[in-house]
Amino acid sequence: MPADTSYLDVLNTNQRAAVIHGVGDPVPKPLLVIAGAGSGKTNTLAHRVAHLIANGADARRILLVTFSRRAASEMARRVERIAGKTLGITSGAVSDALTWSGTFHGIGARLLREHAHQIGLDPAFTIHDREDSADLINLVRHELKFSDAATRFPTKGTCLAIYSRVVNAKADLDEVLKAVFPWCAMWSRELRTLFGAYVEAKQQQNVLDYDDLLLYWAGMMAEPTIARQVSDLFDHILVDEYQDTNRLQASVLLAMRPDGRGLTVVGDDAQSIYSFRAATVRNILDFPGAFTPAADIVTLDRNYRSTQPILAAANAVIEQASERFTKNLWSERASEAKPLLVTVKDEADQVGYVAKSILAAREAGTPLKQQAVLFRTSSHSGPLEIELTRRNIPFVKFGGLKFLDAAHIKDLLAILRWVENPRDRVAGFRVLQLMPGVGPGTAGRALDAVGAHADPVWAFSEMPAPVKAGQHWSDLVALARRISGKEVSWPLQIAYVRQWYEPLLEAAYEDASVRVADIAQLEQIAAGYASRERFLTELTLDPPDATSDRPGVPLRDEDYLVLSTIHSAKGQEWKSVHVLNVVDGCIPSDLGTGSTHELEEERRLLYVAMTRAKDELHLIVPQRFYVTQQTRSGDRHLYAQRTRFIPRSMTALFDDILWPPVTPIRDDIRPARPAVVDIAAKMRGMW
DNA sequence: GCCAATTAACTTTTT
DNA sequence: GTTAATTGGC
Repeated sequence: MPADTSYLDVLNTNQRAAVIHGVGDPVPKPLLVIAGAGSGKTNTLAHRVAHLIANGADARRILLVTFSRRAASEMARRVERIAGKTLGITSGAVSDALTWSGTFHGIGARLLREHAHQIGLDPAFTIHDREDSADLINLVRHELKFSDAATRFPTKGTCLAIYSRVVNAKADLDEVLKAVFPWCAMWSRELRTLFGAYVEAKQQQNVLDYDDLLLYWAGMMAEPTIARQVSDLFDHILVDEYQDTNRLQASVLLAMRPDGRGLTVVGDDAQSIYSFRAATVRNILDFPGAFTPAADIVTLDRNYRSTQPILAAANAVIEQASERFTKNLWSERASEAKPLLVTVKDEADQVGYVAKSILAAREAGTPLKQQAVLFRTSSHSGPLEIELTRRNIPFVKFGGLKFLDAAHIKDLLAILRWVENPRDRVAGFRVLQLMPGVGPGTAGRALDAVGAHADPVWAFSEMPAPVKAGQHWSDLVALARRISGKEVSWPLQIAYVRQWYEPLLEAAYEDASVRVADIAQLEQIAAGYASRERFLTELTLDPPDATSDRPGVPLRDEDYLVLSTIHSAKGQEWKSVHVLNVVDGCIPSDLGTGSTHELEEERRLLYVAMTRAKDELHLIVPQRFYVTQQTRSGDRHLYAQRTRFIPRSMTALFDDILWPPVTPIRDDIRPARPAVVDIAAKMRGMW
């Protein structure tokens, strides 16, 4: 024990127990920390890491698995601060040494890259994001002739979802089909064939998809000699957000530490919101018993974040859950103010209320950065974004559409990826077809030629260029030759790519100038990475999540409002939180009411949203909202009801208000006047 | 074989 | 409002 452990004084009894558990023991027992929302989880975990280091652990031999890179860097920052206080280490030293921190996928990618030769993998593999994977499955699907019109075979996205589910849940295809995709059950045989061909295609092209990063890692751990090498890299393994891991991830983790030595996992089953990604709370429940002797359990149930009334309301929501394992949270933060249940007429009023309320809070001294607007579905923030722009209120949006999803950005990345890995067919297919006169046929033949030769660029240069592609084709050959070698240094390579791509971009899009600006921005981002490989890998695994192609993006140090999907709000907190569309059909989403299982997850989603608030919570209930769905009558308004998760019996926990305060809703309630004449019927009668 | 235009169908949440 | 499949013209 170091002489000065005063940094532990800021912790409560349970937090301290979690921090010091097993530290200094020759064989530290596994530990499960059940950490409720706002219970100081990150802080506790950071203290544990710092405490380990203070007691002689080597930071380079600590594996820290977090949910996102943002969580990882936040952790590193705090460890730095705490360790700095105790050990007097110069700034940056600890977090620089904490190199093994990141997501399961990120860690997997790194381990695979480093051990590629041992498992027969080419270390130059490229990683497909979901879209790329779907495109590849689509190619295979067509090759197998499953896409004939009459058959209505599942779309590429559905195929990939099924595949991914099977892999991540470690389940049998037929079970998954029956339980999750019953409408595809008739295609069981074809899907099995498709997935076999898909796996083969990936291997031929030297690409891995997200799931492969876990799957190959698991495969690596099944080989005793490599497994030992990999396990021996670490003395301590800490996993955050354990409730959102799936069976595949759990199996990897257990393979890393079969005896649980030096293993700590942290999670909260009430906040499990990723079962659509095959996450299962069973991982948490079964964790203690997976070891002999069983893991110790520490529970953090004191909430430091929210006021008592907010917590009471959130507790009431989660109490209705059909099964739960963690206790209710308690808080000493007294307050008179109950959370607000705000009924508004429609979406326009919802937007009006939010804008007004946010500005009022800012006037009262809460900066925009301390406020957030949360919603179930990314598109729900559309009208609000327009209004905020109109009123000049700066904001940043998390979740939903990514900067990288824009076609021109994907084009540019495809070029880089194809140069990195000429066997990557999805990338090559995309790049070739950018040129006029090159369609699927020509592109396919070119890729066959490139894939068959040891020197891909040479094979490419030997191809006869289609007449219409003209100069572009030979320029592309020259570009590939130039940047595939070492002579052009990394960020500069993008400039050459740009030179080739920009004329095509200007020909293809009306708004080319905006897109050119985006590419310049991508070039800026690229400068921050050491190499092309690092850039491509990290961008696929951890895409920048704020949409930044909007004019007037706030700078990092400016004040701005946060808009976020509830999923992306995980782990964060704000003084004031607004939740949009707290109505049936949004929360729960009407897509999520199929099974009780899905419904329970929607309930937890509302719980997560509510527990993000420290002082003020506004749940907005529009009585009418707009849905865009392809019905015969086209888009229409729906009359919505307050979410079923807040029944009448619970309203005492909220302040129920109407907005605008003058009640203009009478007109809406009164039935419409009967039509004087039904012209539509007359028109129909003509025929 | 390519491409433009028309039609039909789909639209959660994310590593 | 977007994208995937189809058709007809070159």
